[in-house]
Formats: sequence, C-alpha cells, structure tokens
Amino acid sequence: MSADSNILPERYDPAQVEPRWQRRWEEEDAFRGEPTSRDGARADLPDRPKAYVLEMLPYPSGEIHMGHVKNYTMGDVVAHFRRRRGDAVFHPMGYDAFGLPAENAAIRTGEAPAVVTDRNIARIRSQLRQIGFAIDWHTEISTADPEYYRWTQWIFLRMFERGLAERREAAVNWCPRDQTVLANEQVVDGACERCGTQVELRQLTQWFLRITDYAQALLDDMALLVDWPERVLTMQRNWIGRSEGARVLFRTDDGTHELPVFTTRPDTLFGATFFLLAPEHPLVGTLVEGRAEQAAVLEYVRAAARESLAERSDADKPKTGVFTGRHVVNPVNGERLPVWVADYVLMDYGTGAVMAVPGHDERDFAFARAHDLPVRRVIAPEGTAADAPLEEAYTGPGRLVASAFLDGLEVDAAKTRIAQWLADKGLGEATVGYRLRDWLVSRQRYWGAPIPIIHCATCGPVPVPDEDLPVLLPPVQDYAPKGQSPLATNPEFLHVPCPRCAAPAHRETDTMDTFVDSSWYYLRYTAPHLTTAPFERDVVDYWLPVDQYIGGVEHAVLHLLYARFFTKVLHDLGLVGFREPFARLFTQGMIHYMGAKMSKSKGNVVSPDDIVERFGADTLRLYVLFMGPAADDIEWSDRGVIGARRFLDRLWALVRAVAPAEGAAIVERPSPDSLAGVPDALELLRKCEAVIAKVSQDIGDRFSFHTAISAVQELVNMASRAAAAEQGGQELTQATRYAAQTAVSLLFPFAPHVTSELWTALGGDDQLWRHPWPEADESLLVRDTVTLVVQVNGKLRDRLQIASGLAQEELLAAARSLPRVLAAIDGKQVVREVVVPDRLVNLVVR
RNA sequence: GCCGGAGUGGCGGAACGGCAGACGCGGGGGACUUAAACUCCCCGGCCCCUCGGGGCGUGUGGGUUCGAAUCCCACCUCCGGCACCA
Repeated sequence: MSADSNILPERYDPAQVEPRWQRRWEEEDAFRGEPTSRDGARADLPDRPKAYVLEMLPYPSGEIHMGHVKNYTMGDVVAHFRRRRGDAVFHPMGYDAFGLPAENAAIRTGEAPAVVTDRNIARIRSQLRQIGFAIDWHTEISTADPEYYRWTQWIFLRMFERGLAERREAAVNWCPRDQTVLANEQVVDGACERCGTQVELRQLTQWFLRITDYAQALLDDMALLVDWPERVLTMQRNWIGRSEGARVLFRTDDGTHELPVFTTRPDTLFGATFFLLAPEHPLVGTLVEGRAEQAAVLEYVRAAARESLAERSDADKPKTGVFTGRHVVNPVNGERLPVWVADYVLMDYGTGAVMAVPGHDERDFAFARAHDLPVRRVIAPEGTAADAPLEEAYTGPGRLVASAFLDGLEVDAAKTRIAQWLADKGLGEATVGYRLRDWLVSRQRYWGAPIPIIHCATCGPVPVPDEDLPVLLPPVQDYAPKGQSPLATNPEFLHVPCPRCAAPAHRETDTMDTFVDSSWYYLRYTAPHLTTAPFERDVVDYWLPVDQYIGGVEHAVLHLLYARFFTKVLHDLGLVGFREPFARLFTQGMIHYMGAKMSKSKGNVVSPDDIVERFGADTLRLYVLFMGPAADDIEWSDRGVIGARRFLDRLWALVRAVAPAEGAAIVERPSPDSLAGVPDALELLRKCEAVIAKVSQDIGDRFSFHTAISAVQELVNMASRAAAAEQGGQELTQATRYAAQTAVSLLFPFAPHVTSELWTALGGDDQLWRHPWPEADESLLVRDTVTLVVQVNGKLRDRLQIASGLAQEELLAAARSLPRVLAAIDGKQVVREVVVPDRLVNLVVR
C-alpha cells in the first residue's frame, strides 16, 4: 500500500469517479441536441450529417429494469459513437406516462394518478442520470403533460375532420377486469394483454381510427424499411394479413336483399351449396322476421353473443349453426342456396357473409358434414375423375369441373376468368381483404388523454375548437373503473354548450388508448415546448426519420404499426415530409434470470441500482452489452458482472502503469519505423489499429457490441502483458501507452465515466465525449508477415509464418518443403494446387 | 398448418467460403500469502499416442466446392408470430 505519485488512486472506485463526471457533463450541457423548435427563437439547423438515436420511451410504472438499461445503453453507445464521428446527434428521452398501471396504483393507494406518475418519473429520471446516459434533458417530455396531450388531441381532431376518427357500433373486445374496451392488438390468445383476463365481446359504440384505410400503404412502405429485422416485418405482414379475392353479390331469392360476400376462392363459385351469415350480421333479424325459424335463430344469435372471444375463435370447436328458412341465389348459376347462421363466420372480416364451398374449404366441409348439407366437387387434381367423391375438402391445385365456362381451367386462370365475368355482369369484382381491423382507441378509464369531442343532440359529435385545447382531465372523486369513464362523474366537465349551436350538450368522457400518445412522441421531441403547433415541419423534416430506433420486440405489432400509421396520416395532412418514422430498427432480446424472464411477480429481478452500487454504472453498462448478441434473449450471470468489473480494474491498472506520474500527455500514434527492431511493440501497434477498425465496424455497422468489447479486451490484455514486460525499452513503452490510450478512447461509449477519468490521467482533456473517434491507419492493417495455412486435401497440416505478398510459386515451394506436408503427400500424386495469396495453400493428392 | 429465426465446449458466445472454439464465466494446476481473499502465470472440445504426433468433431442425412459452422436440398429439435380471416 505504498503512497505513490500516480495521479490515479491505486484502486478504481466508481463511487468516486461517476458522480463527478455526471456533474461535469451537466455543467457543460454536453449532450444537448442541436437546435430544436422553441417558441420564438430558433438557431439554424446543422448542416452536418444528423443522427437521431432513439430508444422506446419508458412506461413510468415504478423504476427501470435491466431491459431498459440494456436498451438505453445501446442507444447511448450509438449516440456517443456518432457524436465523436462528427454527426449532429439528437438523443432525447421521455415518459409514456398515461395508462392503467399508474391508475391502478392510484386506486390502491388513494393517491391521484398524476401524483403517482410524477413520483415514478422523478425516480426513473434519477436512475437514468445515475447510469450516465447521454440524454438531451432539455427535450424531456411526458405524454401525460397537458402541454403534450393538447397536441395528441389536436392530431385526433385532424383525423376526425378527415373521417379517419369515427364513432360507430361494433362487436368489440371488453376486459371485464379492467372494465374497458381493448384494441384488437391488445388481445393475446383471447385474453387482455395487460391483466390476462379472458376478453368478452360486446356490441358497443366506440371510437375507431381507420388504420385499415392505410393497410396497403403499411404493406407497400415496408420497402422503405431496409434496416428492420425480418421477423418484425413478417409479424406486421401477418398482422395486416392481405389476401386477394373477389366480392360476389348474392341476392335473396325473393330479390329483396343484397348479400355480398368476400371470397379468396371465386373459382369455386359453382361449388357453393349453402350460404352463411355471422350471428351479428345486421340482416339476420330482418330475414327471419315472422318466420317459423325466428325463435331458434334469435336464440342462436344470443348464445353466440354470450361466448367469450376465446370460445368463439376456437377452430377445433364443432361447427354449429342454424337454418334461417331463407335462400339466396347463386349469381353464377341461379341455384337456390339455403342460408344458415353460423358463429364461425366473423362479422368484422369481409362482409360478415360467406358463400360455403364444402368441397374445397375445410371449415365448410366440416359444417356440411355436421348439418347434412351437400358437398360438390368443382376442382379435380391431375388423375382424379371429375365426379370422384370427396372424403375431405380438397384445397390443392387442379382443373375446374362442373363449372360451365370455367371447366378445364387451372385454379388461377379460373379466378381471373370468374372475376372478369362477375365484373362484366355487375355482380362483383376482384378485390382485396385484410385481416387488420380498425384501431379501437376509446377507453372507459381515467388516466388518458380526453377525447376532444362534444356530443350535441342536434349537431352530433362536434370537435372541441382548437383554441379550447387541451381538454384537461377533470378532477374526480373516484378513479375506479365501473364500465363507464370516471370523467362522466364530474358534472362541470360533462355539461357544456355545443360549440356549434350552443345548445346544452355533453362531453365525450372516454379517454384515448395510451398507444395513441406514443404514436407521435418521436416528433414532439423536436419541439417539446412549442405552444403554437405539435412540431415544425422543417425541424421534423431535418431530424426524421429516426436513424436508429431501439426497443423490445414486444412492440413489433402494436406501437410500431400505430406509429407508422400516424406518420402516414401526418404525411397526408402535409404536416411532415416523410412516410416512415423509423429508418432503422433494432429489437433487443430479453434478459432472463434463473431460467425465466425477469419480472417482479416471479421475484427474479436484479435491480440496476444494486449493480450500480456494488460495481458501478460503467460495469453495469459494459456487462449488459457484453452478455451476448444484443438481439438475443440471454441469461443474466452474477459472475459475468464481476468479470466486467475485473476488466475495468485491469484497464485502470494498465493506465496507472503507463502514466505513472502527473504531467503525462496524450501521445501520437508511433510510426512503425520508430518501433523497428522491437517486434512486440510493432505487434501491439498493429493490434491497436485492428481493434479501432473492428470496434468502429461493430458499433457502426453490425450492432455487435459484445464483439466490440471483446476486441478492446484483447487489446488491454496484450498491452498489460507489454506493460509488465521487463524488456522492450522505450519503443515498447511508447506502443503500450498508445495502446492504453486507444483502449480508453474506444471503450468510452460503453463506460463513459471511468474512461473519462483515465483519459485525463493519460494527459487528455476532460472532454473525451467530443474527442474525435479514432481512425485506423489502413497501412498498419496490412501485415508484412502472415500466417500461411497449409492444407493437404483440405485438412490442416501445418502453418507457416511468411512474408506477405509472395508469389504463388514461392508459397507453393515453401509449403511443399514442410516436413509434415511431405509426410502427408509421400507416395501420392499431387493433382491440384490451390493457392490463396497470403492465406493458404491446399495440395490435392490422390 | 402457414410465415420468420436459431441449433458450435460445462455455460454466454466467436469465426459471414480458408487455422473451429476469440473474449468472458466456471473448472484444474502454479506463484504470492502464516492462511485465505484479491491479483498474476499456465492448462482446459472428444478419443488414441511410442509425447513427435494421429483420428474425430459446429442438430441429423445428403449435395456443391480444392476447401463448408458458413452455400444448397431433405429431415429433426427449439424459439417467436399468425391461424375458424372464407
């Protein structure tokens, strides 16, 4: 424990180092983004390349967890890297603050949701600061702030004006526990995404955003998302669920009602033997009015309404249905088809009516068997007779039979032909169906942005005038959900005059789904406090699309689809100049612990605070990225954290060894000539350049942080051995210093505090955060000696250190003189010689 | 069923047609220590061996290639998404 003159303490103590640097950055305002929109004055936008680096904003439910740490560390590394590369970097942070958890916590504790939320935000903010994230705190936003949700409401009204937000009755998903309706996307396997309760279907009048109008655009613009993970694109494609088919117009046999259907198999139209309506189909009641079947049909409809979503959508359930006593006419051949009501027909896909072709559709076949309805073949595969009976639905390829003018055509040709025929007769046309449903955004809960609409008996739903925004959340006595929004319990809020006719009217009391809030927050960061508009066109057009978006794959459909939709709408409104918000997306894997996803309910949470306290924020940051590929789910390892800390200890010791006293100065890259004659020094220099190149590529192009850290570890290991070497002289010392410096500089994005400390000890200034990112000396990446791999018949036989750039003949001669090679080719004939210069020789023998 | 992704030491993983197992964790041995911890050094795919080396190895089986963890085909397993969507 000798006192020494070293500027650094002997022991690395993060508790001493980290707060000091955090203060320093704050004083310096180091991570302030380039100009964003502020009222009145705004400086010019930078004319450098920009980098908008964004992580999905946290939900302030309590504190941040390891998943957040990993997410924000990745963003931080990219932001630091791009900043030091000279880009104008924008790296903001905010809070997705509305939503059920804060409200439920408020109900439990008797506090107001705003109080709970503010406390949670304060807590999260302090954690983020403690981990040293390089965030532009000037642009911090909360979606629950009236300053923010004013503009959420404003955007809603723009959609309302365009008919993209509308109120209508539909069978909707209802969570009996949360006492609110849910979007389709928030129902997972028939259960509420939030609380896991089985979802019910209810016929209710609700607010919808017409995302289906954008179904095709959402598919088409995926072509712009070149840097999105394939699986996210696939999930979105599946969710949108485009299928091509035709609309075919059926009529009741008495000619009183039209019943169009959507089918993907118009080619099988001659095979239709019955006709189905969804229980919710609006014509069901009319069609059975006064008929003998009326009672049975209405009872069936009521029974279907009682089913849960999970029951209703169980494909293995027997096919039930009831005959209406009515018939429709098949437009292609005039046949009368009996009309049944069946609960496997969905009202919200296609038209809620289906032509049933049991011969070529598995569900219709099962229904026909269950209810003794005829099955007819209209497609015969190669080698099958046209009248061969069907024991199951045939859905494969073949030629049309028993189909009049379609006979003999292949399936695809028949589809085209029949679509044309229908169009010519005015009985239908080729069309496209989507699985995607409109987005149900109204919620019967308190803690969300009020929907800015006033209901008037004469004028209908009337938008709140823009100048009256925001519609503030009113104070209420009781936040608890009762199936109706708590906002309705505040009479002053509820009763207002109609803005159009001044007659007594009442406010809409539902609030908006929180996914509405998070569908445009990335735009608001560019103008967080602007009071005249949600953002400014030229500023968003400069910063957007986001250059790198990072978040969890659980948002692959929900948030990412909604945000894409919003951007397209805003584009069509002329408010932004781009159609896609996120150019590059990275979805991170989850952190598991003790074999399961970390979660409070499982009691297997490792607290980031705890790791910061025991090992330091830098160790935490380093470890979450060193664990393994950032996209993969990986098991947390307590030992692994210690390993990360040990590495920082080694780096600390290395810097102490190379900068033993005050007054050190940053050294230039030594020239290879100056190191001539000291092979270890030259090797170390080359290693530095190779690592610079690798780390730059791993961060910049590959998103491979764990290999970047590995590379720096290799460099530190090599430099530490050199520092401990007793021989090597001035040359080796020079190279070692340069290596330590390089390692510190490259590691900065991962571990900014300790590297800033070490950088000053090495004689650098206290602004490593803006020190230019190192550039590898290409000439040093070219080796003057290389390892030549020598194979015989593709098997490794020997290795040879050899000068680079030798001719093929020289390489062959060298290879063929090796004893092991001679032994391997002894007595055999060399039939081929493969030479890859500077790399390998392969002798093929027989 | 359809669509995507992945299978490499005891573990996390590396190697993006050319040395399989970098880096780290764990393990073994040694130095330091009264002892231990820390730290440092050495050894760690499997099987043979005359200690020089040899054989086999990246889920399985084929193929392409001078050469395959890597490319192609088939299969198996796991993970994720969609699925009564007509």
